[in-house]
Amino acid sequence: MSLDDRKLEVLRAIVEDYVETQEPVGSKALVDRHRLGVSPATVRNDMAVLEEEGYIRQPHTSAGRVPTDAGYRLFVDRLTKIKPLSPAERRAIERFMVGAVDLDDVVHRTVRLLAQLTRQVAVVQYPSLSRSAVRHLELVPISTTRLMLVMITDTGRVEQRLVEMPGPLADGEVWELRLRVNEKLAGQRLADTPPLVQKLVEDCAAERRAAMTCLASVLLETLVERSEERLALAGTANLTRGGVLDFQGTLRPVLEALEEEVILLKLIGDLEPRTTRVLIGDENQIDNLRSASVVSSGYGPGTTIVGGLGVLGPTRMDYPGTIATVRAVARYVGDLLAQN
Amino acid sequence: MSLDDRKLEVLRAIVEDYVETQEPVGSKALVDRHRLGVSPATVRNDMAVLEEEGYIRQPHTSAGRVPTDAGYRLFVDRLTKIKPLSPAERRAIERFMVGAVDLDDVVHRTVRLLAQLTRQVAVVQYPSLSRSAVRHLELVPISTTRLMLVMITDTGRVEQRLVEMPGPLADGEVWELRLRVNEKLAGQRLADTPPLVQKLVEDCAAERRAAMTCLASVLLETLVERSEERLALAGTANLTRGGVLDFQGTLRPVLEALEEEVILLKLIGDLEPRTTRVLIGDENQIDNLRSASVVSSGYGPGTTIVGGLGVLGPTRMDYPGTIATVRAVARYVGDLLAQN
DNA sequence: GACTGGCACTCTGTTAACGGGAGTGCCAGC
DNA sequence: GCTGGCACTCCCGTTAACAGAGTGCCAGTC
Repeated sequence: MSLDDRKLEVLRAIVEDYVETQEPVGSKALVDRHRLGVSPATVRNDMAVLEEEGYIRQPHTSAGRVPTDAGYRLFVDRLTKIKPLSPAERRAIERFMVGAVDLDDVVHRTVRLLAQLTRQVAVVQYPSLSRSAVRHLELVPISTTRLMLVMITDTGRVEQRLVEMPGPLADGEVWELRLRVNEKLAGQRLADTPPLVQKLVEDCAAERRAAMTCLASVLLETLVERSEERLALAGTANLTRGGVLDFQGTLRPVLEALEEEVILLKLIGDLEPRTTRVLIGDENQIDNLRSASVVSSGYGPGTTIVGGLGVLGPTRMDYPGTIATVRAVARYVGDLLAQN
Repeated sequence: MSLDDRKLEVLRAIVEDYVETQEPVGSKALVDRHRLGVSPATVRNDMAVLEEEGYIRQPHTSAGRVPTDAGYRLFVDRLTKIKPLSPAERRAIERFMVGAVDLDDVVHRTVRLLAQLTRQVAVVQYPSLSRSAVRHLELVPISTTRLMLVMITDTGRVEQRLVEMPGPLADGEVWELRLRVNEKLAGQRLADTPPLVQKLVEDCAAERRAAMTCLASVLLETLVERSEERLALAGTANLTRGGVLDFQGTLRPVLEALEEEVILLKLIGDLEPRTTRVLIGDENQIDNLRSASVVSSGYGPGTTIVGGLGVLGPTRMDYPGTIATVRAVARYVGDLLAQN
């Protein structure tokens, strides 16, 4: 049986009321608050159907109805018009972000901004290295056998790494290495570098071969493996709004999940350009986050994506508002990055 | 009236039992669990005195006793023998920290280690810039009017900052600036740099004056103002152990406080060398953290301090164990830093 | 003088009973 | 297809009773 317009309207009303009041909503209250034009009894019939189809459920017999994950899904997919941001919100974004001095600063401001506007937990991924290009590599001698490798990318990220050399290096040698490495790698996308690094070693004069090999292995590690991704997090205190009710009694699993970078990356990673993704409840595939939803979006200059950002909150969240905010912030950050 | 040995023994027993069970402890239970050699009635008399002196209190008439902040204070100051770390813990530290590749890595590992060992929230401050010395400054051209300033310190920190130049720079000029800046500042403690930077501008040839002024102002900002301090945090999920009881009903104020860098810095800042500081309850002066205690310690190579680290938990915490762990980790990290 | 056993008292936390309230499902009628 | 009415269910807050734990005090003992 397909759902007619009124039933959808009833579902929307239930979601909206439940999000607002956090209490199961009954047929009477529904007709009082929304102009549905029918009686409670009729609404009850509709509710029975909606329940049968799995969009809403009753916490217990003779309680009001609560949306299920499927209900929210339907709501988000078919019943939501994107709420334009209020001028106040637009201004808040401007005011918050203006004057950011570097990437770190941008990321931190963004994550706080998101947390504040949505009143949820916010996550921002630093521009992904694999999607960046090398701008410059610097080698700084720390001792006779140690170098600090500093990599600057076109997205503004700066990664450093200590390199232990096989033997002492003369000043000129560091210089030479620095030159060669930059020659070969500067301007290249990080994803394309591994073969180039390989080549670098092969083309190297024999007397510097050992040092270069060493440097190359650290380069590869830095470029592709460890710390590929960095994250910023803010607004965990927002989890406590609305009591602990939202997360089936305890915040613990949620807080635990938030400490795992891998999990967070999974939540806000793999995004498509120019879309905002919504994962509702179970959809996020993470046990600890059964009763959480994630709204995320990729950001980057133009239509490319260099990283993801998003917010996490109870499934019972204001989807239209949150989606609008996340999208707006993602755009704003993208534009900011484009300017550099 | 001064407290005789047995009364102190009673206080110790109360603290230990309460920390373990999280329930008010009564006279009967006390004599059962500890060999005090006297009857419950006698213990009750002692308790009455301890209560009068403000070291313990009753949640309600006819409930057991609970230590007050003052009670914990006395316990920590006079009744605690530092518990040596178990071999298992020593091994855990080794295993956890071995293979750290750079400062970021060290800090992250440390904070997770601390959280795991103490089962509390852990905070680690990056080596403070003001206590570090400049090792090297690098200027990387980003566009004709933009430079990326990268500063590497002797504690391994790398700070970057974008510099907007007043006008286009020739290649040679960047080189020149880089040279001069390093000449003057490399090897200097950051705290001593402001007058040197000033000098740098004054000594500068007229045609480079504008550029140098610009660079200098960013340098000063980077060196002394913004982002002077960085922090890592872990283990917030541990706040939920022991129910929400520990923090008078809600985690919210605690989570809020943990998001404020300034607050955290206050908690683990200003430490004396080679000591472990304990702030109990109110002592931390922060409203949101009334019922939290902080155990912190400075770390650094040798007896110098370059940063602080510590853990935060309910006043009802295992002080001897926590103190021992924090101290051991601080030493370990200090030694690690000394090696570089 | 310090310690102890005994005893009356207080307070908590749990359980059970109860009634009001909210909400439902169903049915007969419009 | 919608509606009003009605019986039923379940929750939640209140109240009462009660067992348990712990106390303070007092009189007695070493």
